[in-house]
Amino acid sequence: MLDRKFIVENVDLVQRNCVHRGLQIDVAELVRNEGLRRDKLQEVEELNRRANEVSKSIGRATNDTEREQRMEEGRRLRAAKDAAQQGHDLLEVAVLETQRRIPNLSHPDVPVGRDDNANLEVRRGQHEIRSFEFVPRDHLQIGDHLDLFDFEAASRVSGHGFYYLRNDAVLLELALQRYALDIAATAGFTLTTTPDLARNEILEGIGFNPRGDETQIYSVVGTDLSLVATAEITLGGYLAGQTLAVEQLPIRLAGISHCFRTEAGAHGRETRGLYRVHQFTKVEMFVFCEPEQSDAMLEEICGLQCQVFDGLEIPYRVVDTATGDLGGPAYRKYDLEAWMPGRGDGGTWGEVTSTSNCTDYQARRLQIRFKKPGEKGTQFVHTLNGTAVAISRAMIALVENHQQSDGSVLIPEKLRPYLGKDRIVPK
RNA sequence: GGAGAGGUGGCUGAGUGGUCGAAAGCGCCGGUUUGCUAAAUCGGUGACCUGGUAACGGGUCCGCAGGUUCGAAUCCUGUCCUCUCCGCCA
Repeated sequence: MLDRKFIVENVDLVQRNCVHRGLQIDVAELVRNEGLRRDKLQEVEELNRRANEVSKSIGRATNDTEREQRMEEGRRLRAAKDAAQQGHDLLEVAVLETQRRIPNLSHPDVPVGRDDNANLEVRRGQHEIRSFEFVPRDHLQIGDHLDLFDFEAASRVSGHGFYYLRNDAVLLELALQRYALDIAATAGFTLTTTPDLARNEILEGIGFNPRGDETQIYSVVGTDLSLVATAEITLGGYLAGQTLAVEQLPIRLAGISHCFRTEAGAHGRETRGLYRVHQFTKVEMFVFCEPEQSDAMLEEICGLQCQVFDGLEIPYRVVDTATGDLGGPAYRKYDLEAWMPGRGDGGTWGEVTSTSNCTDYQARRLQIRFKKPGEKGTQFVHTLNGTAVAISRAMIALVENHQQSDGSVLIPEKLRPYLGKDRIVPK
């Protein structure tokens, strides 16, 4: 959520940003309503002040007649206040509804464009796209050969979009987690596991909408809990409502969670295999920092993501996400797209990680502030999130890039200590 | 799941209808004093919103949301959370 005062003072800027993001929002209307709301608030506060005055005088009243008169006066003022308050609240609801829909500002360097076609490639990983001396298989064929996945059983048990991992895929999942955790820990991240369910208010604070037809979120009936779509939710929520001392910042958290996504409306496109599934495991990085630190922090997180995939010897490119493809809370977002030789027609890039600087957009809703000694008041922290490793997609990239002509998968050196073997072969 | 207790400022903790945004202590900031460490002493010290160039005002906040009342930290209802005991359980 953007600061309301900021919106009022920067109508054109905010309106232009909405347009760049492909959103139809009437910022001017919000500003008009906010003006009316403020006037109304003044009225409410003035009535309140007078009513408080009267109430206090009742305690000091010397006789019954005077007391009765004052009480009547008090009743009248409170009624007037309630009426004004009601008017105010209607305006508040209207303003807030629009305010919530306004996306974060965009970093000046973010490419302007309607969708991911406008994304800008900013760099490549250390490893070149491999040319195969045979026709590379996709991860499903590799999985068949090596007995790594079972989608059929999963569809009987849970339906489309689920999977069983089997044999070395199980060990690979754990190895990838451990590998990514070590990189995060070395970079100063505190390791956590997080709940896989969270309160809806936390989801909303992070910028997810648990309700509605297009929701990506599974909710638990009869509770106000939802299954998390990412540990970003639980890591960001970790400090909800807290006021931190500036010396505590930056706070770096890395968390393992399962991620649950309904993928509503995503059927029919790129849904084969592990690429788009309803559940996967992810190691996520999250940072709370001072505003001046967040630009550099985004680069730091992106650097770690590169380290993860360079270490896995997987070719990738980094793209600076265009305005129309940015999520609401993000001010700037880098995606790592790994080369997936078995995907599409002869291989394509597929998104494997994402990192966003959300500036104070999430912190404002989650009420996460910090205080500087000697300074009056508080400021909102900046929050950033980034994938360390999303297991299912990393696994696709790994087996497809490292497949051998004999059908085995060669494990990159850095991952071997974690997996305990250097090659996956048929049983 | 059953029974009980409780949620107050950075912390501990008092406050059961009016002058309470809230005692006291700790912590923190500043002054004084004793040549240092430290102690004593005095003063200051919450957040959010809002009016005002400012000085300085106003409003809200005692887990959260409602209700009663002229007036609620205090009474009522709901809800969330914490603790204790019992039961069940990986």
